[in-house]
Amino acid sequence: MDKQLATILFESLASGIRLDIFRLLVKHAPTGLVAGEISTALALPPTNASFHLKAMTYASLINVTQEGRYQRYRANLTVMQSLIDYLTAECCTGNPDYCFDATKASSCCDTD
Amino acid sequence: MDKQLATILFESLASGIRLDIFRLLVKHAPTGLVAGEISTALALPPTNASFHLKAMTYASLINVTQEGRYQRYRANLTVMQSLIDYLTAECCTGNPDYCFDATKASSCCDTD
DNA sequence: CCAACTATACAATAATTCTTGAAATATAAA
DNA sequence: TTTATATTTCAAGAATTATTGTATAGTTGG
Repeated sequence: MDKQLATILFESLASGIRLDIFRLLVKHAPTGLVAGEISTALALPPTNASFHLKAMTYASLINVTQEGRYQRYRANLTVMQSLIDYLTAECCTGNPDYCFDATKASSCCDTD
Repeated sequence: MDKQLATILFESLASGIRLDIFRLLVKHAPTGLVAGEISTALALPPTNASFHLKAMTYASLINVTQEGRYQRYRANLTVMQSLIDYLTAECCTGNPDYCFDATKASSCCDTD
């Protein structure tokens, strides 16, 4: 997890719609949902849902697989775990004493 | 940690400049840095640094205290810990089986 | 009080992101 | 093959966010 990817992931989560999409997909893991189910569930115009799904896919926050004419989206829990690790490491960089009990983070104190 | 605060925090982290500021402040915890030190360290025009510092302060990602004519900023590690907890909980909402070893998260499976 | 300094507020512009309908693409079904 | 369905791409405008210089407010030390 480098700074660039972290920034892209935060951008990806920094929208109510995208956060809702991610939460919805987590709730439906590991099956995932197809695009139409997502836009229906969140009452979004399909184009808008597609716009955000594309951004989230680019960020690797979600994955997509084709199923005939459907596109099935799934939350990428692995990259989310990496982001959590990154945040935890950021929080104790150089200062484990002043950072809760996160010193167990394996990648603690990396730079960039 | 509700969805609204989480979104604000992600917005706050979703910028290279603000992420740099946060990382810099974590590195200097718990002393913190005054505004001038931050803009100098990151080679930012003071107005631009102030713009981002204000946004981050509003998001509660950092705290500010006045020291005479200086404004000292510190990373808010507590809110960062809350955000990590929120992300961890999000990742296992309703699906602990498909989410690494995050099931220990106390607030797992909350909604909004 | 006055001069120097720190930092923010304001204003104008630039840049980016968001939203939506219409059109296009692709797959499936009849 | 023709029609229907699912999804995306495109284009345009709306809205938001970022950047920077200048001006202002507040603080310190002489």
